Amino acid sequence: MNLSDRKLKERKDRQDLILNGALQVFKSKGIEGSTMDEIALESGFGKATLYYYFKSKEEVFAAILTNGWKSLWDNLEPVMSVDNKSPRDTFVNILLCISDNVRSRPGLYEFLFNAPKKVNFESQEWRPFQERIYTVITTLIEDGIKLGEFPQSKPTVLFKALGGLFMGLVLMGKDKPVSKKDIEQLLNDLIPNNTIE
Amino acid sequence: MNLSDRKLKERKDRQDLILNGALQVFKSKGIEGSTMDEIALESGFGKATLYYYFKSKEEVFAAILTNGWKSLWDNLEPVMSVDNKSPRDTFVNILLCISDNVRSRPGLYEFLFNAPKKVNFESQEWRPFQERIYTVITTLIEDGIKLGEFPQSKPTVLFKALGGLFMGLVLMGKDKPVSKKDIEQLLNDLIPNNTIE
DNA sequence: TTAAATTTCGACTGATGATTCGATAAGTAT
DNA sequence: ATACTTATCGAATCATCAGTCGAAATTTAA
Repeated sequence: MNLSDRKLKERKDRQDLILNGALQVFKSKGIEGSTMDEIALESGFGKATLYYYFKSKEEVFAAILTNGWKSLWDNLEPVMSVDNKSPRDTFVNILLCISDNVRSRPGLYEFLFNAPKKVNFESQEWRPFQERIYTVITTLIEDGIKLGEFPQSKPTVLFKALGGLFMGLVLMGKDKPVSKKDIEQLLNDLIPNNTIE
Repeated sequence: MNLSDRKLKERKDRQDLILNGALQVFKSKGIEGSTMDEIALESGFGKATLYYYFKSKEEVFAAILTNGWKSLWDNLEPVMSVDNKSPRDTFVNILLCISDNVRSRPGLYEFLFNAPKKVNFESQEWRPFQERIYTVITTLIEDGIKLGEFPQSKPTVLFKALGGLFMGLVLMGKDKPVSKKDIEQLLNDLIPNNTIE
């Protein structure tokens, strides 16, 4: 007889508790600076129990990233695949969607966006999701440039600059909600509609 | 009788050798992931010798940052204090100057710009230099906005977006030299001169 | 040439922290 | 109730470094 559904769900819930605790500790102490003892304490389990649910510290770390990027992708996917709009409109909607996600899980996304740079771990199962998102956005920018809706710069460079804007948005979002108006304002400032003139 | 000038210079040279080796290792393994043994191997000294020149691993790290930010400041300072120009012109010149620095020490500046986020060390003697640079640039952007040379966004947000541009520049610079023309092109794309229209 | 100062280094120490062990407690089904 | 599976945990291991030691090599100055 296998584990019942309830059992499976409870197990998943406990894993989430551990992951949430780990995120707290990672954020305050940094990844290398965090110990499994602290994570155990923070999440309310014994240290050995962590190893019952996860093979290693690295797996805990990877699980946070994978869950995060996957859920961001799941929410973004439908927005991205609407294609009866101009790249610019899609771009605005993507920013709005990201902003919603960021607000719903305070602290998680700063971690998602920064943590991978800080560490040289082996497992990188989250990369595919991250890359899918980057690819779609890059394509979007390329299309926007072709259609003259974005500046005629190199896409890679423009992507970097817009990356800064993203970050500004993420950090801005921590304090106050970001409305569609705010985002359009920003885009109008930084990416003027230069089809005319 | 004190150490001769030659002796002092040789000592400084050896410190630089160690620092360069350390930078290599830090870049490839990350800061926490690097061991003093590796740094010793890479720089061609015995481990104990590192401790003859530096008190601790942290001091090695701090020395890299302090040297780097200080030398960037020293090069930037004269460019920044020319004030018979428009903020926009000064901004272009700053970017050019940074670009020169980046090209002259490949790899160093990615480290300077990213490493401080990765670590929670005590000593932060490099901060004053870093902050001086940030402050001047922020003021410059504020002035630019007042004079209508930059978009009328919040300075902090604009700073973030321009931060992305900086990074694009840094990474771009790795492949090919960046000319004054390139930079002006980028600025024209992203920060149109909207005094008229 | 020789004593003092400077520089070098491999081997040792001690602390820290990830991972494992072995025992115990719930929970479940018969 | 009783065997079997699942879950929990503190204590013991084991590896990895940062940092120290004490001896030796090299350089300098008399």
